Amino acid sequence: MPRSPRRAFARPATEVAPDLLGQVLARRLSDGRVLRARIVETEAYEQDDPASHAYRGRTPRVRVMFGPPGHLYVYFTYGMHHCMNVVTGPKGTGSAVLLRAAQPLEGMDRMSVHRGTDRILDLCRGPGRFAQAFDVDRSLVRGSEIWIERDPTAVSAIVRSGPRIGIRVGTDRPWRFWIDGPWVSLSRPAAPSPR
DNA sequence: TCCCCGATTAACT
DNA sequence: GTTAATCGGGGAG
Repeated sequence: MPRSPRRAFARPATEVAPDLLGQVLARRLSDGRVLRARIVETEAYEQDDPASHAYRGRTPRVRVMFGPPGHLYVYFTYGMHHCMNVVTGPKGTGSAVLLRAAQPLEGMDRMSVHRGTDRILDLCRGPGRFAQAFDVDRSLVRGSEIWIERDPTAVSAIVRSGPRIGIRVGTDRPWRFWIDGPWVSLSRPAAPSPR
């Protein structure tokens, strides 16, 4: 599958976030094994957005958000979790798209080791889980083998949107985007229909 | 330097 | 439904 070029992310996060749905995050591990997962849930964080880490300007932590688009901004939170973001907008703009959930496609056995569970549904369901499944933390630096692919055979799905999760401000902006299904965070496998 | 709290998760009742 | 785990960022002093 073709890699999405960096310029594909040189747009507002609110445009990139829904566009990323259905695209595939891929990573080559040090032993050559490749992990792949289809992105099904994202959130946009713009610079003039009180919920964004970039809202208070350029600090050491968020400097990569202000860098060139297409890079990965990884942050550490709650003392134990890492979250992955794709940097968006032109260089100098502090914006990014949080990768919240994905459908595992390839390398699930390895993801299970990283996650410490065999439950496929839980491998990449939630931003902390997604990053852990891909063994991504702040040691990932420029040049690491991680990229995004666009699957030309993918069928388009209906993109839903709503308020972002886990924030106290900026809740009026409906900048969470997802594709319905069991892989989205805060969802459980569909219960048997009563009919 | 101190202190609060977070773009979360898992394990509880 | 609630809450502990766990630590770095960044504002206040």
